[in-house]
Amino acid sequence: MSTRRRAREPAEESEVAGFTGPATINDIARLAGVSKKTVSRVINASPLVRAETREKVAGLMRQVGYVPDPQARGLAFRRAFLIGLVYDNPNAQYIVNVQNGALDALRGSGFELVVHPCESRSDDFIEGVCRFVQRQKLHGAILLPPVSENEALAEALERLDVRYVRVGSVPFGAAARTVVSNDRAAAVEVAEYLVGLGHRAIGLIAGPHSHRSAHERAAGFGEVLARHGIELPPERVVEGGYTFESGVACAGRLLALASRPTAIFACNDEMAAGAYTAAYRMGLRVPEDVSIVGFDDSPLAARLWPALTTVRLPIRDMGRQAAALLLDPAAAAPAPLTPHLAVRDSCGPPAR
Amino acid sequence: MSTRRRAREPAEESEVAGFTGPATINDIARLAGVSKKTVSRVINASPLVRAETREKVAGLMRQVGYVPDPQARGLAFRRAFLIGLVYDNPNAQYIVNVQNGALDALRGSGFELVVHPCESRSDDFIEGVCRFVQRQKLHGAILLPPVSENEALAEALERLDVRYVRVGSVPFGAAARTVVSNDRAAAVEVAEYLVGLGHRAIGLIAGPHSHRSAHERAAGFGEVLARHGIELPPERVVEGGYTFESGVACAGRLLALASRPTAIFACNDEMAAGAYTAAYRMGLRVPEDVSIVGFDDSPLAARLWPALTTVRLPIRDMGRQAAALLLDPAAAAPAPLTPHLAVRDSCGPPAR
DNA sequence: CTGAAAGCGCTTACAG
DNA sequence: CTGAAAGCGCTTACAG
Repeated sequence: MSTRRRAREPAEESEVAGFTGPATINDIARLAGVSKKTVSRVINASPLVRAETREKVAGLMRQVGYVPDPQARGLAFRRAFLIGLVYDNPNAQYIVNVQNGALDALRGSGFELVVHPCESRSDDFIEGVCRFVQRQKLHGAILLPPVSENEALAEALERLDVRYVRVGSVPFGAAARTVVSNDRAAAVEVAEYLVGLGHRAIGLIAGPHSHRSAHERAAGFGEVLARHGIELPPERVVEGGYTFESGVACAGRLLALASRPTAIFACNDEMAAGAYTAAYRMGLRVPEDVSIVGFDDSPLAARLWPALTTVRLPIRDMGRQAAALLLDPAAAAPAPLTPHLAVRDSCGPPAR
Repeated sequence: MSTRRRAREPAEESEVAGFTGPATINDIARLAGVSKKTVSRVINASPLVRAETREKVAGLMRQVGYVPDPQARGLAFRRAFLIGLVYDNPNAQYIVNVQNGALDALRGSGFELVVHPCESRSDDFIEGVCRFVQRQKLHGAILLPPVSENEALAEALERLDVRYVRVGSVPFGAAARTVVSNDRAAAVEVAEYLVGLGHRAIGLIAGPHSHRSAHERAAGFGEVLARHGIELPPERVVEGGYTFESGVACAGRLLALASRPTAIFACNDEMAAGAYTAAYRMGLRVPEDVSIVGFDDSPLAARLWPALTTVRLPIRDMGRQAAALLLDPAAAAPAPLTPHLAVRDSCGPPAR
């Protein structure tokens, strides 16, 4: 072994004489005195290699700093070492959290993450996703809501025989291809909390009915109120679009009601922030005049004044689970994750 | 031509008899009655093809829905059709905006975007990035601040002969490899605005000195105050960490000063949000008691109450420029983008 | 348990 | 302007 000091650089350039540039399977084969096929077997952890041979080859690979070329492997395998992240979601923090979670699972696996935003309202978006997946010969795709809720897309991917995992608030299709957060249970927790504080006049800013999560959240919430015999009349339920602006508008309507609610559950943090603005514009204080709860625990939540009580969605965990499922389809479907309430400063007992 | 209806699926499966599955270069060559090399020339827009031949081949490719396999091309080219996005940045919106911008430029080019977060404080992060870039044979990498400011990384990539573009607030190294936003000019605008409102007692929450942007923003700001003969004594300048919490702490110190500033320039929105919280905790109103300006125009800014006046950074444009530069290194270096003030509701004239 | 041949879908280098 | 041969770095299918 050479004793000269090495610069702090990747050890791709072998110190073993005989070749320059990153080592290839041929270099390893020659060095080990075996065929490249045997090296290939070691790379792919085939059991059809004598232990002794395997160790010799593996040792050499380590020593030389050899890593198989993913591109060449992909070409031969007819499948790239790439995972696609397909989404149509305005919430940047959600995207980045999923990315980080997926990357957690991918680390060291040789797979990389390719991002693919799309327009699920556009007419040819399914075709676009299929083209992307097929052209890149993706190993699999992670579908985020609301794209994950699109049955037509799932069917199209099925036909193309590409692996995918759907992330959402309810299991759709095969459980093995789904990562679920139990939004309904979390909404139950929100309702129990508000009722426990003494609220009876409660307003709900629901999400857009095109999103499955909107149904889950509203359903869990309504369930509890009903159980407690608390009315949730139609005028106290308004549908927003998961956006800040819609939150301002919806809360404005709720707070202008003759029987003004003492608490509002906004089905995501964006709309909750809008509710703050609507309240402040009317000269109302949070939480003295109106308690507000959000959903997501986006970074926004902790930065509002007063800090927003909300539901913490384990988004990074979901990203991790999704990627893990793609790497090992044989793995058991993960149990649904239940998000929980993060109590901060936006709720109090009703004034009346 | 067949007249049967086609399902709304990508036209990868050719209707021309003779082969199944996505068409390959060989199929096109056979169909066109030319060699695969000629098809290759058409793919790569080589001038060494007779116009007639080119049109025949190109027409066939279109008709069949042929798209060259990026993996195979990559292997032969010894360079993947992938652009890496390397970052170490907690601001999700920043990342997603850059991603979207880069994707804008990449659309239709056949290149895809691979994300690679890293820990620039970690000891072996340069090695990690080099390994990533080299292993994937990336066509190029986009470096975001603060990673982009790391000279050692730039040198390492240089040695490996990989293309990269550095995104930042000041041009470092070769201009052709840099996408710059003129943060200094924007900070000048902020200062002029506050001075114009009549403020004289002004506080500055600077960014961490490890970030180049922190210097630029503070410098541009200080410059204007000096020009107007307005003092910026040391106690009115505090260094934050670009985080919400540091903003709370720094603003708390500024607002506790005997000669309390009537305006605060927080060098990013996160810290500005922290300044709101610090003010509110002390019972101060924004902007009546203290005006606050941020920087970035993150989604947070418009969601705070009152809506934050801040500097709108053209992040998506920068992502687009960076990717475009990577696709066409011959292109002229883009002119620095100057961000501008987005005036909202967080500033007013000083009370005194 | 191991290997020689052929192939994945494209390009380079060399001829003509 | 066009093509036959060899090769990119790996794997599959087939032998032994």
